[in-house]
Amino acid sequence: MGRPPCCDKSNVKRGLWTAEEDAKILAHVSNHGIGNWTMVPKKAGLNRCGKSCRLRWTNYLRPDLKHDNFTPQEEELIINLHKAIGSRWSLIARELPGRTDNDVKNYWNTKLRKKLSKMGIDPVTHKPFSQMLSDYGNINWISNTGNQIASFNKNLNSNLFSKPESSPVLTGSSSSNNVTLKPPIEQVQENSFASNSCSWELLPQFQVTNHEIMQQHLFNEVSSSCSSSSSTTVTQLNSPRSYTCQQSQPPITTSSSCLWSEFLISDSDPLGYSDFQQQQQEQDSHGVMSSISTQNDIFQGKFTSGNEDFGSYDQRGINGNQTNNYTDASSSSASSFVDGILDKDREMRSQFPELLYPSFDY
DNA sequence: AACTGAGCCAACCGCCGAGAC
DNA sequence: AGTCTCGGCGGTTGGCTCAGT
Repeated sequence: MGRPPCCDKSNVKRGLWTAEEDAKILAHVSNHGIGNWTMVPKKAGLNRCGKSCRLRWTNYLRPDLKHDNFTPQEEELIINLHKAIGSRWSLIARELPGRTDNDVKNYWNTKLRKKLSKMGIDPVTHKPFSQMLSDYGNINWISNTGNQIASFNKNLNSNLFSKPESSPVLTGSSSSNNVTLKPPIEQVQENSFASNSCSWELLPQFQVTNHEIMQQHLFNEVSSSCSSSSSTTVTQLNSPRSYTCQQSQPPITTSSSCLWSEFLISDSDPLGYSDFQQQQQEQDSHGVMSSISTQNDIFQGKFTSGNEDFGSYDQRGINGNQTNNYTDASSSSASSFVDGILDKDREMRSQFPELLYPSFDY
């Protein structure tokens, strides 16, 4: 019946590791490589749980780890990624070579969260506290208007949580490349706000929902449209823990296939602030972005900026180091899944400056 | 010098999906 | 088919350090 237990939990050492124990793990890994952690304590002569050994290795002993302070660039990337994908520390850490999810998580909890709070920005929603209060005021208003909130919820559900075939968010053929994303905000305007002037006051609250739904949509669509969507990463992204607005949706299939997880672990310049800022400036100078069409590109694993197509991806890390073997030789100008999210976020802001909450320089 | 509280971070906890048995 | 472990994940905690009193 099942496997035998990996270790006697009550009889193993716990707590801080000694230099001698570290040396044993290092010696074992150098001789036998990584794998089968349950056997490591026995083979290495350690009175530790295998899981504990694995954690010690991955969080501290790995030779590729950086133990110095986080750079401002890393800091900014963490903030932006947290804003885009929330507390997916392992995903964020993959964009920061030499950093572990534990490092990033600790740095966030001890430094960045406080830093944002001091700047008047809510570290959870990345919105200014002033707007949080404003939203709170609107929510109070909503709670006092039972009929209108019922109507609002009904419209919201029918507009945003319907099946993709009838979804107002995604219009057109869901099985072709002609899928067109309509900004949800626009849909709601058409379907419910247009005939109800009072409903505009619901916008701030809707924007919060909208932001979450857009993230959820992105992950659902990208993961479901990729040929290899069975990875743990995808599962984690769609896990019910992650979002409060979970709705089961049949996957939308597109004609393109991709390994979307490649975007997460690859990035020629994940920071890419020079390029990123340059692109942003170009976007600004070109006026409104083609948000509607490019949203679809995200779903297909393609990111465009103006006429520039980031359809293929380099695989180097933050320092230009090769971080994995997923190399696309056709790569000319690189981007990543995470960068794509950030791009789209900024595009949305530039297209709907008066509707979406403002962006902040951290 | 002794105490206290904050900051920090390594390690643990508990959950989950995948897969072994 | 059911039970269990493994590996991975995010959340939490224990204990160390250090500045302030």
